[in-house]
Amino acid sequence: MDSPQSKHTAAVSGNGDDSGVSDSPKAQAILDASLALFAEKGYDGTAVPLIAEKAGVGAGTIYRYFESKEVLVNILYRRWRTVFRDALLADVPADAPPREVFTMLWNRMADFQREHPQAYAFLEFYNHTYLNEENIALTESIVDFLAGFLRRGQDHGVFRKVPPGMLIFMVLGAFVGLVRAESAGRLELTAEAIRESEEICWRAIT
Amino acid sequence: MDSPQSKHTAAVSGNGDDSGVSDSPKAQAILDASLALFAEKGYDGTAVPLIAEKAGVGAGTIYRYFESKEVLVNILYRRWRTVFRDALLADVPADAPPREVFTMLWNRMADFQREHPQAYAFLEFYNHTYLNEENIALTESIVDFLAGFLRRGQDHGVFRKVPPGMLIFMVLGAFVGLVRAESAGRLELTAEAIRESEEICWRAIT
Amino acid sequence: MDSPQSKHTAAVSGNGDDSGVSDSPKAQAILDASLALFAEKGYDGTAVPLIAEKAGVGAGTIYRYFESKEVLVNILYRRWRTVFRDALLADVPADAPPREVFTMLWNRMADFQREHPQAYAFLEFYNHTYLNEENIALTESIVDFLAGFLRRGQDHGVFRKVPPGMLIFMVLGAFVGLVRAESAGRLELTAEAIRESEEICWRAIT
Amino acid sequence: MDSPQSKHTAAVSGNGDDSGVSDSPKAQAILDASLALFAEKGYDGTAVPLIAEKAGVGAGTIYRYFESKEVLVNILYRRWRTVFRDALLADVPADAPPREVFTMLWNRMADFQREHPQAYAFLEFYNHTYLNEENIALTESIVDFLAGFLRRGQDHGVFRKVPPGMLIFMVLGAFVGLVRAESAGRLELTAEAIRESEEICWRAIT
DNA sequence: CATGAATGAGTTTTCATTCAT
DNA sequence: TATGAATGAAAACTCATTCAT
Repeated sequence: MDSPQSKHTAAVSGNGDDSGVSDSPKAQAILDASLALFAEKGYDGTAVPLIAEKAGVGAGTIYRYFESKEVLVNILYRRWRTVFRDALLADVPADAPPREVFTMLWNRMADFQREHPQAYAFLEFYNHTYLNEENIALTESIVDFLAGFLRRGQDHGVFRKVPPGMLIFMVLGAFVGLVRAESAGRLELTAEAIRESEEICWRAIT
Repeated sequence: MDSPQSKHTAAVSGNGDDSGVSDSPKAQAILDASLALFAEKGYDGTAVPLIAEKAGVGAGTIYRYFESKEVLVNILYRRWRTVFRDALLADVPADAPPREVFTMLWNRMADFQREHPQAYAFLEFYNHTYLNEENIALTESIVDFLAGFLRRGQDHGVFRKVPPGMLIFMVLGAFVGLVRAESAGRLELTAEAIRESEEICWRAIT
Repeated sequence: MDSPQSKHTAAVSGNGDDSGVSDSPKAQAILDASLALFAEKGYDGTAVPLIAEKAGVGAGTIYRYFESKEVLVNILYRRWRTVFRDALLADVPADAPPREVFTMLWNRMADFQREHPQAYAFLEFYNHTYLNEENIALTESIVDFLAGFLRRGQDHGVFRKVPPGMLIFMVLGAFVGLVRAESAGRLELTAEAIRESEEICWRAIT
Repeated sequence: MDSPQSKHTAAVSGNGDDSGVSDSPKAQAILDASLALFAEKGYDGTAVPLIAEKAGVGAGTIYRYFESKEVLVNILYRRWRTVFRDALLADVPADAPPREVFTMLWNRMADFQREHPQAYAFLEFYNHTYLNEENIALTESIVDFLAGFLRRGQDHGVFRKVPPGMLIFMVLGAFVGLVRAESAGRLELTAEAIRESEEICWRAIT
């Protein structure tokens, strides 16, 4: 229901394969169950047998596919962060007007959240204290890409002359806020809401 | 060092007492240790004996002051959410210009985060799956207050005509983003950065 | 490389067949892998899937040839204890001078250890808590044979008049000690060392 | 029943204390239970909850005193190897006649085995694959001491001119054999048997 | 009051054995 | 016949909670 389809495109440096993770249906069921539970209860709040039960496999089976719970969560994170990165950054037109690019990025983020709400919650609602270096680098690479976009826009006088990280994290944070608002029942993330919030953020950073 | 001093003010409906939690130095040490550990490792990632050690008390002592770990974290949450609420909302002048009020709110939020970074991280970096009804209501009351402020501003044509929850959660989320940006080493939250980000958010919501 | 060739000789009561154990190459590979692993890590320290991997067969295959791990180790023990017995006792000349017989036994033991170091380690370095009655009897039969030899020598005034078991176990134990000394790097078991140690033991028991 | 009394004497370099192992009755009960079970079933054949049950403590209690099963077995080994070393080597008269010294050593070894049969079985009946460097060094230090004794005797023409390690390991191995003979019901280790076997070994090495 | 040693239920992980292919 | 993926029972280990002191 909520598994990455790996529509790899080359916008950002990518590791072409999925580095040793079996794509068997069991492995996939385990990853799916983990995603749902980690999104809901967090990593430390989720017991491995619970994952097994939800995945419909024996507890031991998880360890046939993943060395440990920590390796599992890192693979899950890498998969989804990669999907997120690709969904967000693939084929961003280098020479399009900043306004168009921004709209594209915002809509893609919203699409990702709508299509993969558990993945979005898993990625954004928690402090990932267990991330390995690869995943830290992967996450930073996304910010780096966005920082490049912003810096070029700043050079053209489009974006405010503040540290790009400020704008990036504020915008990403604002979107997390939107999703939380919906969770809190304060908002429905309709197409209209996405459009309005996009305009709000554009106003913010220009 | 980082404990709420309960400078109660009447801006928001408050429960006058602290609901049965002793204010003994031991209880305080336990709450302080919990805050530091929950902020760093999360609720499920923190063992009670570790709290005891950091608090300099016996493990059993924790259970003299708090029925259970879950009760403890709810009390901790309530205390800090209350401090946050009071720090943010106390004596907000009802008739001041929206721009001034917004600046005040932004600066108060920044002050709170600077003075109590652990409390801020505890409150905002995690999904609080264990919150009791009281704490849920307390959290919502803050949003309700802000929603009133926004709605009045909207009525005067100052703020965008979108669901107030959208603006509130986006602004709060943007500030969380700023703090994360600092954690990620992408930003220093200087006075200038606070001023700039405030302006950005003001532009966003108007 | 290290598998018993079943050169059955009739020195000691032998069960003529190999009691239901197939002699297929797979069964042999499993026995060889088991021997290497049990010698190195002990019975309880060796996982069945590891045996399978080392044998180059599937884990399930082991159970086609052996009912259980315990049955496997008993078969392995029987095979090697039998080889040991045959290598030690086959065609011992009944009427040769005790000194010659002793030298022959000592050299045969050394030959066995040199040719099958893993088998020797498996047989002698561990407490075999899992042995079935057949294997216990098999092991005792070797001691019984040696006891007969010693008793005859005692009757001729060649060996010390002490319980034969004392001499047998001391000599066998001394040889185990020699092998351990080599493992510990305190000794090289050269032909000369074998000769010297033989003389030492001969002196001991006469 | 079978716990080291630490009658420290200074014959061999010793670490004066017991390096961080609590001497509480619980820790002692755990060590005693471990000794009995490891002696009977080996390290890998003994489950921690079984140790707990035999010790009359909860399973978790073991981990209050010992970091892990491996640390536990190393501490147990160190304790008993130290007791063995002290029992064997304390105050060995440097200038006594070799024969007297040998008798003393032999009797001390027999005394240790008689007084602490489980400890002797634990120390000598198994391959200790888990030993840390400290314990390896400790074990070697005993052999080194004995090697010095033998080398001096060889210089005086008392002992055979073979590598001292050969004599040491043969004698120690012979004694292990005696104990196994008794286990096998082939022998009773009476005072007379000890005396006779001592003479046998003396004959062997001279 | 305060403790911290003790615990057993629960955690992560392993492994002998099975069974669908 | 051979497999190796799958498993659940049991292993090692952790931790929220209790209770004797």
